[in-house]
Formats: sequence, structure tokens, C-alpha cells
Amino acid sequence: MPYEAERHGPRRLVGPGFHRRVQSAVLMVPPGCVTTYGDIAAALGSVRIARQVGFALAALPADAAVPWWRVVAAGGRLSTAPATARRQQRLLAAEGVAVRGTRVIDFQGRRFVFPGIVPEPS
DNA sequence: CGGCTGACGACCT
DNA sequence: GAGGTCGCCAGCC
Repeated sequence: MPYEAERHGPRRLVGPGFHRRVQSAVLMVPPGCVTTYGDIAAALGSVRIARQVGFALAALPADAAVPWWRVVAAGGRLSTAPATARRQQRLLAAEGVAVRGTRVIDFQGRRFVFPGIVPEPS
């Protein structure tokens, strides 16, 4: 599936290669499901770059065609930035994903597992 | 090239 | 459960 943001012109696309790889991964997550920064990091090749995944999403423009709200922290917790967390909760609720406090209800059941996710080689 | 900045995650009180 | 510490590393000056 092509990268939807790409069709809207270069200005919508958050540039560098790493950011694009993160966005491609997020686009795989279907509505009503969630994934974690760590899972995306693992899908990209290293569980150690979970934090960079977060920064890449933070750099997204407001009009990016990327469902960033489906990405939560480990254990189904929402992001630590309060303003972001509120927006995220509202967007998740619109997809039928309930949140109590800062945690997704039934996180394991809602979790999207990336195909071919492999633990770090060396 | 070097320092700064963080939507994380694991672990500790 | 609710705080804090620390290692992690890609971008951007």
C-alpha cells in the first residue's frame, strides 16, 4: 500500500528516512486496534529505538495522513504529554477503543501485532 | 564534528 | 499505584 501522505504532495510528508519508516508502520495499524512504540521499534529492527519512534511521531504535521493515535506506550498506557493524551483518548474513543485514566481498556485484545516481528539479532 | 532534545521502556523506591 | 532514574539514538542546529 502506497504511503497515503505521499500523494498529497511533499509538504505533507515528514521527511527523513527514519520518520518515513515509522509512518509506514503506523499506517499498517487498522482502526480499532493499537500498537506500541516498542512494537514499531522492533518491527523496524531494534527494540532500543522505541524512544526515537515517539519523537518521529511528535514531529508529524497536524494534517499528516497517519493514525498516530493508535500508537500507545508499553502496557497500553497513553503518552506522557497530557495535551496529546487527551486528544489521543478522544480519537481512540471514536474508533471504539475505551480508555480508563491513562490506560487502554483490554490492551492485549486491542493490540495489533506486526507481521514478521522478530527479536533483535545480535 | 559535538552538543542538545525528546509521544519510550525497564527498573527502582 | 505513583513517582523518579537511567540507557537508548535519530534529527537538528
